[in-house]
Amino acid sequence: MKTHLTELLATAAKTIAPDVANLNIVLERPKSAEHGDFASNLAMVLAKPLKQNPRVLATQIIDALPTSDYIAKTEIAGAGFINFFLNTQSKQAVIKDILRAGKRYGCNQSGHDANGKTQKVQVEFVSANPTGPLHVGHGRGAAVGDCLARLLDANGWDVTREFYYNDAGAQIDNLTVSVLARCKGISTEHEHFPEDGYRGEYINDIAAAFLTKHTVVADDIEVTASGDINDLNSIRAFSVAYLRHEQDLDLKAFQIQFDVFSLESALYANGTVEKTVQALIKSGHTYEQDDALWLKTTDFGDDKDRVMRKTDGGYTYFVPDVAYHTEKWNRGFVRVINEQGADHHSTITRVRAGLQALDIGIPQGWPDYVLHQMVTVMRGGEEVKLSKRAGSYVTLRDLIEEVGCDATRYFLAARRADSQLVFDIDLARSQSNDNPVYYIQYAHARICSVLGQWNDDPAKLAHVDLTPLGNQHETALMQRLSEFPEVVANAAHELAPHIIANYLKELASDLHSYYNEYKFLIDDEQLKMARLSLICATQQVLKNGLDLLGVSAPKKM
RNA sequence: GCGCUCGUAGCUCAGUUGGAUAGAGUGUUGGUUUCCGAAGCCAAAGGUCGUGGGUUCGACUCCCGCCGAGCGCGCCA
Repeated sequence: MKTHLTELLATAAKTIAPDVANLNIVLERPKSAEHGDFASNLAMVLAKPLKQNPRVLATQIIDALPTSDYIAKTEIAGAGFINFFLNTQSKQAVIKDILRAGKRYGCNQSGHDANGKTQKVQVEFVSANPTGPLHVGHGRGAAVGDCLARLLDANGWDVTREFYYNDAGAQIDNLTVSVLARCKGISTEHEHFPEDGYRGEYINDIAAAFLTKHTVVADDIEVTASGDINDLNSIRAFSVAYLRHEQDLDLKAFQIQFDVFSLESALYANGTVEKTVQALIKSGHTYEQDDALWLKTTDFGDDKDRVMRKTDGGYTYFVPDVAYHTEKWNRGFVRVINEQGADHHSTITRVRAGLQALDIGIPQGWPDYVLHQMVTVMRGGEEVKLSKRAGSYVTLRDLIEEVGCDATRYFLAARRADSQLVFDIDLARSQSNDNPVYYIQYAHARICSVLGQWNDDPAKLAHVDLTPLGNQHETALMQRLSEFPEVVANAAHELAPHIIANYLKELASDLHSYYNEYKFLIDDEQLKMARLSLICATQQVLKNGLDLLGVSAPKKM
């Protein structure tokens, strides 16, 4: 419908102003129903180049509009807006569209290339180091990242969900000595406990499991502890595997699945890191100074150059990151989206600089980043500090157990990623009935209940006469339903899952208002079927939207 | 000090490439069920969109200064 109206306006513009090129025709959905179903500011945009009064121009544009079966009337309003009012028949058409498309309603193919083939996109998210269980911040990344993946899938992309483990750095050494200390029975307060060691309770659990020679399985690896506290390699391998297993359980509880787990250690083992370093040296963007190797990231917009190889011979963390992204590119991802905490934002410039220095055809600004701000957790009116090292720790699994998976996912995905989020555990638990996610699910359950009582074949609803629909609530609901495809496209374009959450709240509100105002199971057979058809379509869109958030759509609550 | 993100109702937050009277939820107040689910609906009240300039037909939105919050600024990850 939107493209149809745009074409009409383009035709009119060509008649009125043949000399104005590159005209960007904007159609918006007015906030108020008085202003029609669509509005355009075309006359105001043309006013300047044509040096004419916008309202006069609006009249000329309307006169030049080709006739259309979908438009009931057009009006000029305000400073020169052209408002379009659709006839009821074209508004009703959305119901049949939805019932025909089913769970595909709202999807599009913007992820396809010029030849209509799907393109590969990777969403990397969570990517927590295996040094502790996942906490609320990881949960935000998990909720947002998974929704992004679902959105891109709905927009026609071939999506790979990927989790990257930093299992080869100083933090792993730290984990190893922390577990070792616990194996020796050194308490976290004792002066011989590693100064920056991990002090969480879970370190104790790992130590105990190590000493009793447990076996853990995580992803594709299986490790049996040697139980020998002089065997640092065994402690390291066992600790990492143990925590990877714990994180797997966290993700499972959050109902998130990954397609690929990548390991930093593998990039060293298979020579990718070394190959990348050699390629960077060859590129001419490196130099030796103070016994270290530097990358001239200032050539690519950084504010100072960065060390690649330290004086002790080891590489700094962004070197394997560059190697990893080179590998992503070589795997054919024309698009990569990294979802991570905003505290890592300084890596963006360095990784992109490294990729540009390699000069292997990677476009500037690749990969994309979505950064989420900190999550502050409140309990009992006080902030809970999320320090792995201090040991006071709100884990994602605790949160899911208290609040529920659906509500946790909704809460963490329903806000703009780049604004700070306050997660009040007491509020989420004590007032869980006021949680917006239940409001949306309730709308879905209500429809299920009505259709259940109707107790007939829903397939009949796809071909009923819709002409009886037209009251204020029905019109608003139909309009909202017709917006869904635009919302899905926009949310993907903006990489902003919260747009879906907000839309669903409004759709649920429309449904609840309608539900309270009118009855559906009535004697008037024609009207009844039309209304059931409308709420059946609403049920479908609620379900599709909740699916995009990874939230369930229960039939009963 | 420099960089990034942000500042909208008492609180938590939306606000679609600059558009018409800035919206929800929650909280407060008052209504609403012989009727498909009241986890609902309806209404009232609540605002100098941090602040001061600028750009233009028009600014919560774009630009600059200032104030305030978070994060980053390491040969840690």
